Amino acid sequence: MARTAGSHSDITGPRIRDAALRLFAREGYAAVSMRRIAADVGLQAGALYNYTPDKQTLLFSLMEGHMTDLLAAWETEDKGATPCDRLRAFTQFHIRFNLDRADAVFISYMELRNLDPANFRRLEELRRDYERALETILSDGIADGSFAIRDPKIASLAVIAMLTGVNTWYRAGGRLSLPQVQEIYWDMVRSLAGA
Amino acid sequence: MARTAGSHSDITGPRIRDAALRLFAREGYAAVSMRRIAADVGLQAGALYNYTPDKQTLLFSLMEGHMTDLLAAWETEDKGATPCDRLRAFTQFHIRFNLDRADAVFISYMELRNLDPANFRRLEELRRDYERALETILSDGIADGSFAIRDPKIASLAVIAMLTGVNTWYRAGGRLSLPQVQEIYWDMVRSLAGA
DNA sequence: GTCTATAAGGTGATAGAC
DNA sequence: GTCTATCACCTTATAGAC
Repeated sequence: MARTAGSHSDITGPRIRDAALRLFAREGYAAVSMRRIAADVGLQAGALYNYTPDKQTLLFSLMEGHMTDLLAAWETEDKGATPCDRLRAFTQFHIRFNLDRADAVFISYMELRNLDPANFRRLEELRRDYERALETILSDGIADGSFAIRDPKIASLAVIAMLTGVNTWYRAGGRLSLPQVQEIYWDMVRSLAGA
Repeated sequence: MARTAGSHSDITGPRIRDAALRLFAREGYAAVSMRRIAADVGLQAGALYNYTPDKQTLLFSLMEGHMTDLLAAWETEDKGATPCDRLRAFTQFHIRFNLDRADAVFISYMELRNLDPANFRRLEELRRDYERALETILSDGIADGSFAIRDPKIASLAVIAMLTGVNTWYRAGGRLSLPQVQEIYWDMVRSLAGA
């Protein structure tokens, strides 16, 4: 495909981000060079620096973008009337949203150690916001008697770990469809919450 | 501490492995150089090659060693009479064993993508053996009526993901002691299994 | 906005002295 | 068994031509 010099600035940026996301997820931040990302997009390495000040900022912006997307999406979908409805919505939302962005999910907790300290703190903040969203649902359900949970903070971490684990094995076209997986996990989460 | 040339061959090997384990866990396989590992042990880089043929083999042997230790340890501890007893033992074993070897656990699923294809397959095999150990307990419990689980294969993956998640937040001296954490998770696993 | 060329330094692994 | 020295190559990032 022909490329006219200087005419694609608005699509080159996203193409660089897409390539970086895929390569970082597949091989790891430290193992992927700027030359490799550039080659994937059809550029020379130097051209990348028109779009990011450095490699670290590219990584961080991918991770931060994923987490803010996640938080915004859940805020939009959190519409249940009862704690039980909301927990069900959270379970199904988390599975679907994370499967749709497997590369970003993978990076967002595999590459934490490659972040500068300030960037790391920012990402931990966003992660905790998300955990707190679930914890609040669980606490509300304990308060109104719909859940039997001993420690809602630990339970929120346990549920998120369990749900995120789907990404490690689920493949479209496998034994179970996405709705079946969502249903099986909702069964388990409901039991775990004593609902 | 003084080091006499040629007199410590039997302790240098383990020291190299310890340093590599810690550095790989903290900064990632790709980000850690052989020079850095050598410096941590007080050697020059070339000396490492008396103990490993290459960097890849060093990584793999750390990961394989961890998984075979895990399988052997569970085989020794799997002594419960009923599925419910065995599930409780598994829950508490997994939490304790993994917390005791946080670096090895971290590496063993963060660095999978840095393994050669043959090494990757070998490690997946070991991981599946462990998952199957739990799945068998769950299936036995379904068969004798002590558990109410829809899909024992999925449930085994969910439980392992949930339990391994403890490693991401638990710190000795924090709000909860290890026995408290084990008790809280056993509560959740028991509910999830419908026991 | 992209290119080529380059700076300054790090990489895994090996050879041969001791 | 460890050292020093080295090979061949890769790394991030920048400068300046176009």
